[in-house]
Amino acid sequence: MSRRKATAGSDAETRALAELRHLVLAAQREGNRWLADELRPAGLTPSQAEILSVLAEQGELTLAEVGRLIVCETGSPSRVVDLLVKRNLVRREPGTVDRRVVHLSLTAQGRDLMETVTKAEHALNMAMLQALSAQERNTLATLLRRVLVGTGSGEAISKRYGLG
Amino acid sequence: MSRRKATAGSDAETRALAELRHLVLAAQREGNRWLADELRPAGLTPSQAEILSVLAEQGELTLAEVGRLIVCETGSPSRVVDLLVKRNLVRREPGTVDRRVVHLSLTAQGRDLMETVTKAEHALNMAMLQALSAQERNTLATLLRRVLVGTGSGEAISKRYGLG
DNA sequence: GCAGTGTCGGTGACACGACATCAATGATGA
DNA sequence: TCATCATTGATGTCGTGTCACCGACACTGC
Repeated sequence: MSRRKATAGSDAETRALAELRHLVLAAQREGNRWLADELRPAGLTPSQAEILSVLAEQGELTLAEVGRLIVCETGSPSRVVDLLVKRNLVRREPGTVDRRVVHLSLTAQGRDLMETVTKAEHALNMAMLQALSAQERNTLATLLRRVLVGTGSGEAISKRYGLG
Repeated sequence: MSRRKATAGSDAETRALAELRHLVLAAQREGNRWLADELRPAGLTPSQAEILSVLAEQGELTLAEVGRLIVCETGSPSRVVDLLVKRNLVRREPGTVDRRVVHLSLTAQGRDLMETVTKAEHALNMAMLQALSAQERNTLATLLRRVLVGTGSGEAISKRYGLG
């Protein structure tokens, strides 16, 4: 047929693309639910665990830096951090040299929780390990990376995992 | 090392799995933002468009049926539908034979909007068409389907697209 | 110094997503 | 028939994601 590079597409093609969109959506939702289940006993949500994770990895960060590292949230994650501060898991101290910024770091209590967080992520990892071989996981990652080229989230991920 | 099949995994492996989780998350977020941008002029959100889509595809459905077909939302999407009814895009009539159920269908106004919805989905499709070849898209779909085996979302998708 | 520009963090508004609970109704079986 | 159980849909609550907006502050060039 006279199908060209990036034009409309047949009905079947549209359908396949819609399925693909839904598959991505579904994978995210299922993963999030799984993670939420694992984290619930610790009183944490996936988003909160994300924040704790980057702080555990990178040490002290400003709010904007955290916002750029985590995939979630376009703006700055002020409110999620608020909850963590209230629960004494994260310390927030105003910057002295640049007085706009806020420096975030884990408290001792927050560091203690990291073990639980790691264990929860492990549960999700197991599911993926069982479903896909190492090579398939690599293929999946490569394709998704390709889809995300040129997006902010893509940048965030390659900054966090790339060339690592 | 005495590393076995589906046990803990090395540090590098854990890192790779975390990246994979984030890639899925990022793909979903970026897609959703893209779709939201396209739908905003029409005053629709991606979730709302989802509901309109299934109703356009399948005709009249009950709330529970819609809930099972769409990937989103674990319970029943009462509230999203509420908004659509208020905006006169969806008709909601109580069931007569089973008086618990509620029958949903598109209004003429809702059907008119479908063109816009289709066009918005198209925009997202284009992005995927440009990033991946047909074969790569197929691979991606296959792998994601595998990850979703045994999950509710997986069921929903194969019910909607499977054996089609 | 100073005006214009951009960045940082916070907040209000709105809609979702997930969970728990509830009343109404239907289905089942003693 | 009647008690029990399951399903449907609605609702309250909480946290999140997104956008728009704001004030505070830093930086740049003049």
